[in-house]
Amino acid sequence: MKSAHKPKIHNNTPTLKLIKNPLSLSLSLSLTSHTSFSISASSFFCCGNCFLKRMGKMRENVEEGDNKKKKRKGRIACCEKDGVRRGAWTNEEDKILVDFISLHGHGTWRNLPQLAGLLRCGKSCRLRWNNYLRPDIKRGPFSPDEENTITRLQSTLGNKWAAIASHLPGRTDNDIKNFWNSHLRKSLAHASSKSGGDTSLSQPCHSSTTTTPPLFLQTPPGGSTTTTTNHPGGDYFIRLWNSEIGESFRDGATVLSHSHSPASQASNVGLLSCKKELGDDDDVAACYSSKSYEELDDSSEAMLKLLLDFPVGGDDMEFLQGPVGDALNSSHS
DNA sequence: AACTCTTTCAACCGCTCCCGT
DNA sequence: AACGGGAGCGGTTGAAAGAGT
Repeated sequence: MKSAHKPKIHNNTPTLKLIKNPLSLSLSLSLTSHTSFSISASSFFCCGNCFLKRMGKMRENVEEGDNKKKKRKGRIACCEKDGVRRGAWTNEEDKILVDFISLHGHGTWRNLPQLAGLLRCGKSCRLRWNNYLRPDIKRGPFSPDEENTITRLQSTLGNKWAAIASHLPGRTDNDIKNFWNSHLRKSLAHASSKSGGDTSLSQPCHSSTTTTPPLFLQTPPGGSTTTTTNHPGGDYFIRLWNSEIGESFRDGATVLSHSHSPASQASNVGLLSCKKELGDDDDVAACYSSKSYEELDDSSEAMLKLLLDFPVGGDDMEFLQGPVGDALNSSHS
């Protein structure tokens, strides 16, 4: 029985707010007077390179699909072994785990099930303990303060649930992730359907077949932009990238590439992840300079082609050669 | 009351990171 | 430096319960 509090959102008239400044771009979604969420552009893709890398990864996953499952070799996953229980934990199992850890600590999770006499894999035990049985876990609904903290941290850190959880004592990354996903999905789906669009949020990139008009943006005094969404269906990455939001983001990335102030460094969270991923200064420069992607055909069909043509496993920077690379060089020099 | 739809969240999967050898 | 194994993380799934009709 799940007795957890299930908040309902009534009379929600969601608004999307584009908050632009020279160093960052975020998308704030307001549901009610006290419920709002914001997404930084960097939480989707920190730059053009990462965007395309993500697209390439998605294509890879689509292509491999079932073959990957069939091809699996090597060690059997711990949870797939015979005699290992899966699914919901019983009270007896919980008690065994709690008793064992209180007496001995968890030690090596892999060995714990045998030592404790549980027919579970170590991974399952760790998850059960960390997400549910730990004595310091805080249960119940999220307070407005916690909501604000999550919103703020998510906008700067992206989906780093563990990092966000470290700022919220007693809350687990899983709880925060679930909270965020359920609310955000609801919000975006509602915003999309309200504007006559597709409510699917998990469609693969290549399923988008419509041309994409930009999100309609009005600019009130003060630099913020408030609007309801006005976009048809399709993939959110593509839509965002093609929209004025994406354009603003790309402009923002260009500004960042020429800014060396402490303030700009502090706001470069998303770009840091890019640097980490690429691990090379030149590549980071490429990462910063995404403006050249504006040359791409502004249609989902072009995006589909890009997705299908994107190299996987080879030199990820190949596509920067030619006109794109030229644009990069000129903007970087 | 019975059925369907919606929502939540515990649990699993697959991947990456880190550390020891 | 290369490799293997364990731990941790983020994305996703699906069961269960509530809400709506």
